[in-house]
Amino acid sequence: MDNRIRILRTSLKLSQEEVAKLCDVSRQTINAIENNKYDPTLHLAFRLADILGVKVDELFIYNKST
Amino acid sequence: MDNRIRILRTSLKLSQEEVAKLCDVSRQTINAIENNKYDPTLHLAFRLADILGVKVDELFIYNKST
DNA sequence: TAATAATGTCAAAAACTTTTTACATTTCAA
DNA sequence: TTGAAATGTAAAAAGTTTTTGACATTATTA
Repeated sequence: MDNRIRILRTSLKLSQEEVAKLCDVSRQTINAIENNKYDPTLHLAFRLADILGVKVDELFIYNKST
Repeated sequence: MDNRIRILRTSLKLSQEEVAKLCDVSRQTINAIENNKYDPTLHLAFRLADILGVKVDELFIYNKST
């Protein structure tokens, strides 16, 4: 599962820490998800998409095979 | 987080068990998510949406407040 | 009605996500 | 080039999702 967090986040000039606060999760969580270390819960995915101004389906790129 | 799993699933004439098999999770997991017992992981949300023929953003209704 | 399929639910364990604390490395502006 | 901010990473603990097995209830259909 790929994602477009970094590109959207940086184009909004937000740090991982700022996004973390807006999502009410830790900075490490944002870092891990951005770097594809594990899948977030759906709830967090929605919060992230909301903050980054896109739909969940636009933020995460699902790969049917994995 | 509300969802439209049941209505889509039944309109496809699929049982919870059949959907579970297609998603490669247990029947109890499908039942719990359908009945809003807890949020799925994003990966499962994508598998479900895919099987039910909709986008994640169409399958789950995010409520900014919760 | 009786049998069968489908759904709801529970508890314990397994698996996974997230937090916390801490430190290393990279980036960027002064 | 130095200092500060941002990012990467790790390990243990906490929290949440998912599995498994089991049984009860509700729906469906013969």
